[in-house]
Amino acid sequence: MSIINPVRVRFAPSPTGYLHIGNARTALFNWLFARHHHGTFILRIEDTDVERSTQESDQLILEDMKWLGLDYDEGPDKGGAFGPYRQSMRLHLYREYAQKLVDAGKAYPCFCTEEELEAEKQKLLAAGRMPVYSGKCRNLSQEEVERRKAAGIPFALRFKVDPWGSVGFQDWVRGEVVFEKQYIGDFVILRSDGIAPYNFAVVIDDALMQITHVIRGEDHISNTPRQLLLYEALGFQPPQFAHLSMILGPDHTRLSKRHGATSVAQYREAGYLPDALINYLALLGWTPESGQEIISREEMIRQFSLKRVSKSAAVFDIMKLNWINGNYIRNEDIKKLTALALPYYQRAGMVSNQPTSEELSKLERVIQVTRGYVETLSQLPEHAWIFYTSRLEWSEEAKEILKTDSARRVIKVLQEELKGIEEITPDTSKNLLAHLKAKTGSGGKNLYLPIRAALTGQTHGPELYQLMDILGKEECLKRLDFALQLAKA
RNA sequence: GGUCCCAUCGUCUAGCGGCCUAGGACAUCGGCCUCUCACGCCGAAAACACGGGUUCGAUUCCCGUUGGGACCA
Repeated sequence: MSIINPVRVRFAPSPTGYLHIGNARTALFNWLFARHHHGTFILRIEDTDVERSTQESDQLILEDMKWLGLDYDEGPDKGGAFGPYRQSMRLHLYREYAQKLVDAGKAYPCFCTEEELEAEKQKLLAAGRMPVYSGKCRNLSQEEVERRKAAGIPFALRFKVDPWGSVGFQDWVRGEVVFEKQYIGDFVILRSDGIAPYNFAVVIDDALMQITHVIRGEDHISNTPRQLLLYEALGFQPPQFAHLSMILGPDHTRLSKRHGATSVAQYREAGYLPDALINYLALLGWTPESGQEIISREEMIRQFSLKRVSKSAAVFDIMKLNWINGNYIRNEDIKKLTALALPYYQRAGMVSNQPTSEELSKLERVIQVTRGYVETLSQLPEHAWIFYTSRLEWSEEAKEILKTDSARRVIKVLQEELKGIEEITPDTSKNLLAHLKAKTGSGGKNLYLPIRAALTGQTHGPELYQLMDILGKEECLKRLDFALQLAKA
């Protein structure tokens, strides 16, 4: 198979809730494919299910797409030459094309009631057969049809599928896939309420929007033969298909709410960086030829190929996502990271809602020295309190350390030295610490641990010279003073 | 139940008949670095579901079994 040019692909979510992580991956693969081939990426909202579709969800999806950085070239809030991009605004098109099929003798009205159909289905299911429509209304005479219509009996429109032969297609990730037509049966293309079912609406939309490649979840694979039949009946050129495997939870069932966070919004809340989430999602079912695990968008686009997409379902592994996210946190540009992390500090009350430039520059340094400890942005403030609190929490270990004479001497000498310098900078504090060794006669553990304990009340934490630099001269002296008092008691 | 899809370390995967004593990554365990924690670095343990073929030779191709998943206006 070769790529049709120019490539036009779409992501078509239903606005029935938040953007699911699985859908996000589908969107990502479409986006990568489009960008790799310099094609067009389209967002289409499939909101024909009036019962479950909501405007809020519609909005949420647009926001999530934006946050993920999956920019589309055509879409509901973007416009384009093939709109409208919400199915609810395209209902007339479905009716028009359904009627065309009726006129061509390829579809017919069906008056069967839901109860009748359900009973029929249960009977077949009980007999261990595929629940295929019997075709009861297929051979109704013209007179009978007219009579029933005149009587006001509601009817759906069904597409004729002859039971012989098979429909197959070349799937980009699965290879050849074939379905027997006898198991398909005449299916509905327009319901009695005038709504087009999924299978019909997608075909009309994809055909009219000139979609060249349909990249979607594996759950749609059994819909594909019906759609192919429709393309043929309508005289449209069918697109090529690629069915992505499912994302599973740890128990190997489809990823759902009971497995924990499943929406993009939840991951955003929890402090994952969009780049990290994208990176992880890409690796879930695709491997770059280079084998890189941490890979930039540009590099992903450059290397993306449907041929390297995995056929088998993948278990969502939060541990690996965490590792990737931690990686991005450690390597992200500090200015950008600070902006991204700011809300978490504000919520923790460490930074004001209208931060001053001093606050921001301090925060930047705080993040710089603590980013190595965390895997998500939300964990960041937990490591920052020693820089913001006015009353340290002392661990027993730290108290213990200050009880020795040598420790107290170290603190006193440090105090004297500190008073002698103008202000603390990374350089001065580094120098100061170096000189301390000669001045106190202590070194290593006996030198640094007491200082750490005195300044933070803890035995673990970031590099001392950075610590002192961020705290500043006044705060350091205050804390040393307090530590000495504590040591005496 | 029927149809369709899938099957390599716990997890994500590389592998497209000999390069495989099966490679990488996460997680796990051990060590190094270091005032400490974290980061980082080094190392260890860990898999081709099973049974038949095809072939000089199968993780790789075919069939079956088993297991898992998806779909069933």
